[in-house]
Amino acid sequence: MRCLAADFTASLADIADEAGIGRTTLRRYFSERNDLLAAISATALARSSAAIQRARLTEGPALDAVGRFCEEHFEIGDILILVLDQPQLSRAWSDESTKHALLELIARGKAEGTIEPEIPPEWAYEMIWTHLYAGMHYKPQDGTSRYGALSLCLTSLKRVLETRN
Amino acid sequence: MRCLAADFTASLADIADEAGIGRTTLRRYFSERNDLLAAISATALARSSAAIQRARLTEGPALDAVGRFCEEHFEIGDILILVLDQPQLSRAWSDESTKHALLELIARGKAEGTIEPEIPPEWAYEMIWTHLYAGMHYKPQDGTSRYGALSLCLTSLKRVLETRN
DNA sequence: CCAGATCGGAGCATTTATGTTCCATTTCGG
DNA sequence: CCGAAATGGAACATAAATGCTCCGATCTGG
Repeated sequence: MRCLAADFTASLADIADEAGIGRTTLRRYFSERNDLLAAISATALARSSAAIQRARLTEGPALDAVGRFCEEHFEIGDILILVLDQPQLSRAWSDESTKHALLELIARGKAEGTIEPEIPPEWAYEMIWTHLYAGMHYKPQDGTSRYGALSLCLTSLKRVLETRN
Repeated sequence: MRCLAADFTASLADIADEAGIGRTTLRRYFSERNDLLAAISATALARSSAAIQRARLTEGPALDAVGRFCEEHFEIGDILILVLDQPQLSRAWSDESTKHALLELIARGKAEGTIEPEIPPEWAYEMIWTHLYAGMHYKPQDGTSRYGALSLCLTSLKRVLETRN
């Protein structure tokens, strides 16, 4: 993941080196480059689906559910960043079910009155992923902990989504 | 740009086809792949610098200046998205002067009292780029105009940055 | 300690992108 | 309309990544 995230054109040899295994071993598990990429994509999707299950998006206040969505996805780590970065990988990720779950959540928040009614659902959806991505990507010089980044992410995201008072 | 944005591993032949020119002609202007990538990176950086000049970040209220920063960058278009997407391209873009200009702007906003004092400058910096990117990337099904995306981007960004009342 | 499984180095064939050259054709300015 | 410049198709050499096989070394569970 680290290697591909730094340079998606990295050769399989580079990837194997970075992983500390032999090119032969890498090939034993993924006979083609596409197999590796597909596996990455599939793994990321599976972990995201699991994260969404754990987040129980239909329960409790909508903004809290959005928070759980981010928290759970934060745990997934590097692989998620890689997939979100590469159109090639996230294209296969046209899992509309994820999108629908979030759009429903947004609609619920509006009904509750906790999410700004003016914000277009599609844009709110983008904002959730965008903030999640920014938070996961955030690595400032001084030692801000992973939790610190999550906290910043959630604070900003809530500002974007919440109803104006 | 379009071709590379869709698949950064696209071959020079693919790129030439997409551009409607011959591979020979492409090569005439960029003798190596790296020349092409470097040119893209340099062009994007130059346009960004020009955009920052036009935005006159040191003038007027800080949040307005942030707005101008986004507006001007919006005009740059696809090439900016491509560069922001590819670590390989934005790595050369370690133009710290841009970052400093924005960090100063953020500090000014805090001094003015228009930007939330609690927000870490580094995070505010990330939020600006993040929202800009999200806005430029935003292409929902229904015909939201380019201006609509910019407007959404600015609204959300201001919510993130502005002082809590 | 042994047998089976896993690992990974080395070498090789194939494919593919790339870099390069040449030349016929088209475009464009004067 | 002519000459210079630009274009792009074709062909080819080279380099590099990939796909593949073999075999000795290493690890692991019983």
